[in-house]
Amino acid sequence: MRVSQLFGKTQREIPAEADTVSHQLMLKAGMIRQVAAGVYAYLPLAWRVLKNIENIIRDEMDKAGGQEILMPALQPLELWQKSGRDRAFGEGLFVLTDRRDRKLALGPTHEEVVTELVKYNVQSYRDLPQLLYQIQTKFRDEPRPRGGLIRTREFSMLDLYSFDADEAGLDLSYNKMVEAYRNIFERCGLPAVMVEADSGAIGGKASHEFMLIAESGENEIITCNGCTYAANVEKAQFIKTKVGGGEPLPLEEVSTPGMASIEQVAGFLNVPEKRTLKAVFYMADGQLVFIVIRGDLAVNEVKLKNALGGADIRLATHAEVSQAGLVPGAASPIGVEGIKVIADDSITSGTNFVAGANKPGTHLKNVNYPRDFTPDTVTDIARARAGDKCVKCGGALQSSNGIEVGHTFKLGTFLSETLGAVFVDQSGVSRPIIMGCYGIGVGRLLAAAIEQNHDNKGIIWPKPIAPFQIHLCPLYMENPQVVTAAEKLYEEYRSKNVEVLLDDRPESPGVKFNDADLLGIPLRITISPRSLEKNSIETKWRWEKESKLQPLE
RNA sequence: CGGGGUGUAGCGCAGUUGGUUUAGCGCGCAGCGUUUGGGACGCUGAGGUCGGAGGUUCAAAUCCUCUCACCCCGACCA
Repeated sequence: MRVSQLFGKTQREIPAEADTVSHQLMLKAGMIRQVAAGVYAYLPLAWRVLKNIENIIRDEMDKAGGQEILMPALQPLELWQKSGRDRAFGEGLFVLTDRRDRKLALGPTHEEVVTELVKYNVQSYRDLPQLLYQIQTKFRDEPRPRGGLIRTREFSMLDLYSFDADEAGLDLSYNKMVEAYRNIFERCGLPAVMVEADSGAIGGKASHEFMLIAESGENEIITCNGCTYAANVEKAQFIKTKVGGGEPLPLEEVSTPGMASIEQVAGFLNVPEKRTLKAVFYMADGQLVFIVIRGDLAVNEVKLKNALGGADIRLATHAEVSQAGLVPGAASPIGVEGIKVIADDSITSGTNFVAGANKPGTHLKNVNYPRDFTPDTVTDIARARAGDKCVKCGGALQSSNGIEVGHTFKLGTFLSETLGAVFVDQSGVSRPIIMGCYGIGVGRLLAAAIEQNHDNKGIIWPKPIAPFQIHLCPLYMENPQVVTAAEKLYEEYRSKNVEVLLDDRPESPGVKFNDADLLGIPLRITISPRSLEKNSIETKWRWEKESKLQPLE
């Protein structure tokens, strides 16, 4: 390709709206163009990279035994109502009405369609297992698209679905996919970290996310510096160290005038925060819920949501708390009636805690579980933080940001049961098919690749996904020898099917070098009168500082 | 949806207390010339329904009302 003809120009100034590095660089390099919020057009440079990524994905999916199919983006809403997931997706589902007044959804994912598909093509255990995949455009009406290609409303995704006869088969399929994903990210030059993930409202036994560590990542991930434990903070567990407290003593009321926060109360009574119990209030599907957690810990809303069976939750307002007859700032789990109480299991990590007395300016000492109060549920709803102890090895946990580029999920039989995708096993019994689903965001992967591979000059493409392998930079185009040499090299590489970009513009060296650095093609070859005198050209890898003189022929 | 912000040429911006404004500047774009090893310079030129609709006024980019789009911070996800 010749730069003079390449569709898409490099910009010197970038639109003010871009603040993510990958977004800025893609706009500057003329790779993408925004058409609407979270909707992008991909210009040749971006499209070439996307195709490279897709081909790596296809190759690995095929190697793992997957079969490629293509399902429609347009899906009857009925199908979503049948599975009940129209509610789970809610506003995120793009719904439209056709001329016959039928409702259709633009597919945000394809579990329903693929399950229907399998239902009519699988009857016997002999038809299993199956690994079906596609690379296809998904539509999700995200509440807030952001970060360029990091989070869009229309995006290309690899989605593979596994269908097995038993758990052992699912495990096998799952492991194949995990392996394939590892290969994909490695081949793309991206060190992805596999972390345990929350499996969400649908349930299921296991879920993992593949994360790229990046400042701009939207997810917090917790890793252990002593072992391989890694989890999304939504899921991350940690050891709740014992805080002691001795034999349970009788309850004692103490005056704590004006002390509302844990910090204030602990300071006032001169007890460590971890020896207090904190009350937090949430509204879950419109109902007030009383949360009790050790004072030094924070509530993990995802864990809480799961403990509440997937309810919609938000923090309750002071007014809502007062209305329920509780005293914000001094609320007590003791004697609460008619309100659901969920406690973090940290309440069992010690004795004689300080807690609210449900009287203004008053707290209680020596509060003990289960002597003084009995929550409806006691489970882990605490948020792991850097410095906490690892559940696997006791080592120190660390926190970092990650971009989620892949996600694997043991779905189980939820969908096959509701949609009636069953098979007959060896003993002639009808059973639901056991499913798994696996996704990789292709555009996001492209953006993440840039997030991880750039410098202040521009992109530094990993070779396997680079839009071109070689960038020819002839300097002083008015010199016919330069042009001849450049054209010759260009033709040579083309005849060998090497992807080569020729900067045939009559631009100054500075412009060409800067554009070359911006576009980030791995190998730059400079052709100039200076080096031609020595019958040589200059080569430079994008990630290296100095160029090398290389003899021609 | 809650909070904050922005819409003026392909991009970055100024102009916004109504009136020399024929709406400017820089980059980019076209032509000519001089240059050129890390985003050169001069001259000439093209490019705008000032997001949209309605209103106030002798006069609106500028004031009022409504509306649309986009960005950023929070709840969701590949």
